[in-house]
Amino acid sequence: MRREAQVPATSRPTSRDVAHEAGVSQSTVSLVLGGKWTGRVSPATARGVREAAERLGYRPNQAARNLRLGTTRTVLLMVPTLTAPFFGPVHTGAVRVAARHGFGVVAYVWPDDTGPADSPFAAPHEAIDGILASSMAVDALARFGGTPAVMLDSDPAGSAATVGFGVADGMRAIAAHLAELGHRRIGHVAAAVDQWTFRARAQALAGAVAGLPGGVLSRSTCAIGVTPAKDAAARLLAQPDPPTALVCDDDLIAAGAYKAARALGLDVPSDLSVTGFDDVLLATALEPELTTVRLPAEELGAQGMAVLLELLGGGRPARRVLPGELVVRGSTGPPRAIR
Amino acid sequence: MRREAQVPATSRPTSRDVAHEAGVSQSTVSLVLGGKWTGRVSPATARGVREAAERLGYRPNQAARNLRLGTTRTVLLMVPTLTAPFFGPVHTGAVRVAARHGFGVVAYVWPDDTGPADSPFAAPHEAIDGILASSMAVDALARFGGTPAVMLDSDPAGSAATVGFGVADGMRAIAAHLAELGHRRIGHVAAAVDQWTFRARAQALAGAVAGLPGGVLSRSTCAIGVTPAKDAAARLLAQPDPPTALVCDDDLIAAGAYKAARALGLDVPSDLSVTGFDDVLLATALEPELTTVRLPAEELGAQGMAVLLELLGGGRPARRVLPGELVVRGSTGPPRAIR
DNA sequence: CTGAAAGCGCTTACAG
DNA sequence: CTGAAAGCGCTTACAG
Repeated sequence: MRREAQVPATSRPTSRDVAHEAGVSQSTVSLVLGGKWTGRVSPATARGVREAAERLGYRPNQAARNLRLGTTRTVLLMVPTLTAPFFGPVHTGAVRVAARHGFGVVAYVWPDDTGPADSPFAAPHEAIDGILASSMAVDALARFGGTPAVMLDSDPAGSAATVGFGVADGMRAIAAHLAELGHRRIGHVAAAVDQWTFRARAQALAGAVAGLPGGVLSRSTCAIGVTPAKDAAARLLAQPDPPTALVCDDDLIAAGAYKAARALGLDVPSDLSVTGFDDVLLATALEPELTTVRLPAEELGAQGMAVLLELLGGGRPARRVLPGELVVRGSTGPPRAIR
Repeated sequence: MRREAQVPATSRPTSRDVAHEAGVSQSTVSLVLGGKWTGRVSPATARGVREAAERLGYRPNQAARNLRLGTTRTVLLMVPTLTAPFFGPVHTGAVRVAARHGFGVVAYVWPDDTGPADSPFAAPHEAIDGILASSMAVDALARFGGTPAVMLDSDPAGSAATVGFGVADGMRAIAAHLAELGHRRIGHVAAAVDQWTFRARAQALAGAVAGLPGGVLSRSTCAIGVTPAKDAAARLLAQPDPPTALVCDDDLIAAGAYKAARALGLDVPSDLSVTGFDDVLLATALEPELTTVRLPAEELGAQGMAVLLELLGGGRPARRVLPGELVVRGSTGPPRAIR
């Protein structure tokens, strides 16, 4: 009978230890600490239990709780990458709200390039209560079956709960800002990424320029990175009648546009205006500082988690949209012609 | 007797279902799927079990496994922030290795500013097997008691397992590069962060400049951010005999140094050389591109996790050091005087 | 080679 | 108001 040697000695107190310390039964401890005691346990007993738990430094065993309840109190945050500056804050916001409700967050980079697991007890999505999916295609969630999910910055057309950004409004604000400065020939350096958020940006910009008397829109696409963006911007600037302003799908692409301008000896903003999108840290590190649309990334994570918790609680949360804000800095000015 | 209504119907097959499907006992299923069957279960039976599991789409219940084994297969990754560009890749590397061994990674931002939890079943560090702590003080681990931990880019003097960067060598490489270009008056724009990695950088630079005939080192400190760094750099450049090169503790600080130079009408690199540290994405977004030391962040996360897994397996892993690599780009050149 | 059984630490219907 | 007991789904010593 060496049963006790089977399980590594964790020395952590259990609810049974607390019960012994408080002189009550284990079920009473569970009731009290679970907050379901009112009307069922006397206040004096409840206090005694709490004091005993405190003395022993008792913390419930999550695994046991999860097993019993059939839940995990864990949420999967699916992001296309954690390396891009945008998604760190999303994670931070999600964790902040989750922690407040006793939930943990596991970040999962999608598409998955971590390769197959050695063990059959692998992927974190085997043991989660819900999914927070950022900038993902709706159908990518199919393989997760009926797991409650909230889509972030994604197509609101589907049936899934969503928290979005006002990307179309943001893009229109940029267009209006440039139009007011006098720009008519606009170049769109677009992300070659098949996501709703970028399609929405392109569509909003196209609509705005189409509504502008004399407005001309040209477009070039690239991967989200400085060098590809530089090339795409250079292609637009090499046209016979080049744009006087480059609207970029995100701040990183704008950094590439700066480089293209410099390579051609063009000054930003006197020869060329450039705008970004997102307002990540990079935007103020660049010279001149970048005119862009600020998207509240941390708030997206926080509200997304709040909506997911509502969903898990049986609610039917309404769609939320977080507005983007135009931040005018030094990278935009009147075009050379009307200066 | 409505027992079955107690637990939410997950409809997931259990090992008992697999046993029924395969016509064997539940313990046999566990043995086979746990990989401990050789010599105890006939190959034919084992195959039958595996086929049944496949047919049913069986995945073991982690909570039950954790409860039984007293482990969680979860590792906590503690980082000072996920918002800075450096730590995303560390997380990515850690997840890559962890997933391969059936471990999950929960990122935990330290110091903790998420506030207290509403529920007593809160902080993720109540249910983890090990800790990966990046750029942290050794004593911050104290509250986690005996939990196995690996320190990343931290003081190797302690007793904890560590995976480090060759930060001192990296700093010496920068100093040598600048010395060779002809610089003698060096300004150090140092991070005002009490971490071993920055102390090591400062010490290495001081040593290198001290060994340089005619070498003069001045230093100014700042928070890690563009604006504070700009101010700190400006202070150094306002000295009567200003440095001809600014050595910055990381790339973000270097971005601030660029701004200070521009505000004074100084060209980088013809009037002032600037160097960074880390080689994050920002380094090539800047103009001119930044001479810096590349630290393999993703590899730090990956090797850190490998060491932690070794530790959890009962090993006594040796300290590992990942070398930094000097990357010479456009921000360094000979000082004006000897041009 | 295979199965019956104990037990990990909880939550909660049920009986007093 | 309180306790004894079942059971969540596993792993593993033990008995055949």
